[in-house]
Amino acid sequence: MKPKGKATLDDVARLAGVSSATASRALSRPDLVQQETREKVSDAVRRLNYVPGGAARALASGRTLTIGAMVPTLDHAIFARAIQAMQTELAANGYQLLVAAHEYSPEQEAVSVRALLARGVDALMVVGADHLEETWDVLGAATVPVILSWSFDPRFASIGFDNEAAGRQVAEHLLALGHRRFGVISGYTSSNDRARLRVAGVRAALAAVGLDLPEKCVVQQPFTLTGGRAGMAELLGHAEPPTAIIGGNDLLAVGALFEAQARGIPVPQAISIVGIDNLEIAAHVTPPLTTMHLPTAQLGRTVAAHLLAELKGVRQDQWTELPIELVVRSSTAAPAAIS
Amino acid sequence: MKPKGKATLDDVARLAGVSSATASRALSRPDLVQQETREKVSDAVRRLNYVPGGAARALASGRTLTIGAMVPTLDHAIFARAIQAMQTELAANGYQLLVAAHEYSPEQEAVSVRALLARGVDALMVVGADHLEETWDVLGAATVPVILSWSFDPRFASIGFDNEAAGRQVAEHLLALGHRRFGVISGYTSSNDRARLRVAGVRAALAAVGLDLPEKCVVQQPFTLTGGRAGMAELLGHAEPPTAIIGGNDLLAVGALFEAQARGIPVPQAISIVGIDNLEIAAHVTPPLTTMHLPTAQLGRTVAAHLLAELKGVRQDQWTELPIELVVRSSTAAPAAIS
DNA sequence: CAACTCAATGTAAGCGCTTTCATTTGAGGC
DNA sequence: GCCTCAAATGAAAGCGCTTACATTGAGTTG
Repeated sequence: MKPKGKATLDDVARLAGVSSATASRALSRPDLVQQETREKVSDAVRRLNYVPGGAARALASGRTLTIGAMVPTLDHAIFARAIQAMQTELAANGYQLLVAAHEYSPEQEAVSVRALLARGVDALMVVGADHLEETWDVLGAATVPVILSWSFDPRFASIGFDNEAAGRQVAEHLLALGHRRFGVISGYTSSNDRARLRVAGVRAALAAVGLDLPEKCVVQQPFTLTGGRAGMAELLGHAEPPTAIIGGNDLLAVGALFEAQARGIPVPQAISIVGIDNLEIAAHVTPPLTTMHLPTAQLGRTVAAHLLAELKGVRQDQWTELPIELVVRSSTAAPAAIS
Repeated sequence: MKPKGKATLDDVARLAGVSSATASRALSRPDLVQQETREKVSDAVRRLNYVPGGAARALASGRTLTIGAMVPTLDHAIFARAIQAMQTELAANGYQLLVAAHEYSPEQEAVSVRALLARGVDALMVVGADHLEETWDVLGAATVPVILSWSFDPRFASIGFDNEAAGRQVAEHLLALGHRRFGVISGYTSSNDRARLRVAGVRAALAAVGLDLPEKCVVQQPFTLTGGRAGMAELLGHAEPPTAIIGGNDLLAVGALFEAQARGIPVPQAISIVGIDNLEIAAHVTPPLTTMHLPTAQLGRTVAAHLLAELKGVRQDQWTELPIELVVRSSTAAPAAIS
């Protein structure tokens, strides 16, 4: 029943009374094989509990049916969701996902990208456009399609969001409401062009109306609720505290909101808060959070579709920008007249 | 510079002036090769931009340096965190993670487990103990180590939590506070033994003091804030609404909390709410949520360590239960006297 | 100095599939 | 009835590595 080592294609072929070539075809290109033969083979497969060996298959065919994804971490809803969507789309097309996370370490990223490529992937996605020279080199030398996500870079096909616009739009919303004193709680911006661009967007919007955003009004914190609270605490400590807080993402913004509430500061009456991402929680906190909606699941699906098409030989766009949109809820309002 | 096709080990060997065997050893078992030779080889590797081919390596060595993980979804903090921890641990040991998500479809799981095995993994983790017969068969026939996580099953090594105890303990906490009317907002329990066991734990605790938990007091909802709100809304609609709500996980519990607040029902004065998981948000909502702490990151690390050790030939425990702990915060209190 | 060790390297046999090319066979077409 | 052609199958050559085994030569030893 369980013949020591795993059954091989040859075993199947023997049992089915055909050549291994035919057995192979019966499995991968059934259309080339007569119905009767096909049945004999699948019968043998079942009897032997045969599972094809991916390694041999990959070696012989040059395809691994595996796609690599290099992300900062899975421990953020935003990436987890995108990867989840990507995985689903890929699985539906017979591909598997090989994931690696670098936890915001550029060096680790270089190592992992190499590992992904070495392990054999038919295509590779990386997040963002901040990478070590070394990483760019490895990506450039890759013989498989490579795609950048979340950000853009002319060197590779990119599918992402306009992070700068995200920052700009939330700032403009706040400006329109009459705010003039801003505080930004950003994630760490080193090796994170998304975070940097969002802050830049805010700066640009302020500059457009002649406002400056002093360095001390931009605090960097880990991408967590706790980070958001800490950032808020710091900004509130300023001599002239801001009337509007921009969170680099929803987690930071919600953290800021919680901190304000813990201090009895009414939002949005005393202070307005906006986020970026539109996580589920943004809609449910009190007051509901004004934020930028980024279609992250769609990003994952689009990346998968792009790669799948590319692997089929269909050349794809080099630059795909996904639409983002301001969602105005109740965490923003005009600043109190007293200020 | 870029010689048409990818460089192979033979190219490297030729350029380094050694045999391919030596080149191979220089890369995988450097200790077997003279320093000087080693340098010649790594020099050639650099010059050719050589990246070893995983497929050939896997085929020849029988190892893929890849570990598979089959999870319900990555789109829940709980799984994302565990997978993230696992990935980090594996990467540190030269392994990559091949993930598949079945989105709570048993059929999809069977397909994906097969795919993972076929793609070639050196070990495999699956979540939970609810699987199709077919899936159990495939797992049983696997020639690589298989481990169950989150739950336990005698058929395989398991690392998990006592989900029944989780439900029991939150219920006991509530009972001790004096509650007698309970409502449970569970996730879908079909194909989800974790969810089922938690509810069973609640039932057991109530039964121990002679209390019954009517079917209508257990509502099933998707694992989201929205689900929690909907579940809460339903329970509050009962003629004699519960004084204590048990969320199958923190998302559901927080959703319930938000719904209560939206209706102006004071928590915990009018109604107590508990969750299970101890997500970051549990500590930050107002009032902070009483919940069971489950060490999910530790779960991921432990699974990785177990598999890694097993692959090294070190036999591991068949049953590892990770400790869980009740974290009492402020969302629970004695029921109002009026009830 | 013959006999023996041991470290470093080379030789070559696969690993289990896919795929090209050749062969066989049966079905028309004339 | 013979020839052509297409469909189905088989034979065999790898794919690019790893690794058991063989070889070499320098260092030890008695």
